[in-house]
Amino acid sequence: MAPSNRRRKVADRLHSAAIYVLRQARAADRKSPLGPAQLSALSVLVYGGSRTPGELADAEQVTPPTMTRVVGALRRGGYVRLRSCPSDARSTIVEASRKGIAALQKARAARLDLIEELLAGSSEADLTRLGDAIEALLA
Amino acid sequence: MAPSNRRRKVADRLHSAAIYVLRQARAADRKSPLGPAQLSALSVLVYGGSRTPGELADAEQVTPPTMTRVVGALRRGGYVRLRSCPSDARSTIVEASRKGIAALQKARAARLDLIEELLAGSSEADLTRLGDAIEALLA
DNA sequence: ATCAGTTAGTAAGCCTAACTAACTATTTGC
DNA sequence: GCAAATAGTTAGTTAGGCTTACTAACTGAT
Repeated sequence: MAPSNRRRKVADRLHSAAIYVLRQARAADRKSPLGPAQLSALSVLVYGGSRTPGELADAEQVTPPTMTRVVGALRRGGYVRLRSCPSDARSTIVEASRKGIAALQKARAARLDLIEELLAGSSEADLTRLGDAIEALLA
Repeated sequence: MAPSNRRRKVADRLHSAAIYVLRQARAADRKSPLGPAQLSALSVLVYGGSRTPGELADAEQVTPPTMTRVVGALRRGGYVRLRSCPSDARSTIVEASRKGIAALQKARAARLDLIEELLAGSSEADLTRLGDAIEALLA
């Protein structure tokens, strides 16, 4: 097979697999009080550290007004706090609260539990190969 | 490493990779006149064949009212047709039109183009390993 | 020192897409 | 033949996207 055809075929499988995995994972989110946009933004804060709404909007590939609302909802729920930015009075720093960290870890664990179920039929060799292949992809 | 820990770790990577891949793919959807819910439902019809709104709702893991609206939007856009169901007058059969098939193929190609870009840095060996690993997962 | 232009964030308004509750039409089972 | 179950729709709410338009604050050039 020509290289370009092979890449196309792998892209296709990757697409299907990603849909399959995230569909399974999203089922877990329905039990969380946080919506998907809120969970995703909170995840950036918890695993990537505090940052401004604008940086969060960039990370989430949404527009600033959308992030304003997401952050507003997280703040009203007590999942994040806002601090004023020392270097630029226009900005604020958004940081996850204890409650936010706990909620995120719980939701994340529920997602991974469901994804693990997808791996139930995989052998040790399959797991190794899959793990290594993904590592190469994300590197 | 204990087997359960390894599975957890692979689940985690799979989760991250799926988010990464679909975020990239969704960027392509912004150029389509169809929204993501419409594209996804249309994809089921095109690749999986015609079916009732209820079956479509099951396939998409949404409630029947949601699918009613998605199908309504697709019908108004000319992407699907409705036929009466011969065996049950309560039901209708939703089928993709030529226009729907063409729109879906175009959107899908745009997605795969973007995913292929993620594979640009992968060697032939990486591609083979990734393709095989995903095949094993989806099997 | 001021004033023009840029940047960060928010507000308002609109759209899609998800939900639940309640309704209609049809089928099925006793 | 009628009660119960089923398929789908309608109505209303909520979350989360967008664009447009605005204020506040910063930057840089007179």
